[in-house]
Amino acid sequence: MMASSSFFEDVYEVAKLIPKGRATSYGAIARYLGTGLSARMVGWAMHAAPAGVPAHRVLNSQGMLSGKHAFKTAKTMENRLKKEGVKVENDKVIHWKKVFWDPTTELL
DNA sequence: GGTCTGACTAAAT
DNA sequence: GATTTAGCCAGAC
Repeated sequence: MMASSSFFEDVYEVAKLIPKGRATSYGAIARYLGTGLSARMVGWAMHAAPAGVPAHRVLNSQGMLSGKHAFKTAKTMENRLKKEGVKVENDKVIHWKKVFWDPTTELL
């Protein structure tokens, strides 16, 4: 690990590690990176996420598509998640606890 | 180099 | 139980 020049790259790598049909929260990634409570940084980094980073699999603690607006269209994120097998309703992930992927636990 | 802001989170009210 | 406040860190101006 640690081939990261910037905090952003760390976030991107973790995001890429998210298995299909799963999703995680900004805070979970933040803690995994050691940034602790700075979940904002993760969200911000994801906003600047380049192509190849499944930012649509990263949601907030409630499993809500907070940053959907950062995509081409507000439905891009939702449609992609549905395509991956994640049920999305009212901009929120259904069975969030089931699709929740914690890097500190799964990727440990 | 100080200030502001941001796809957040959790605790307090 | 829903809304508000405070905390956190890193980048842009």
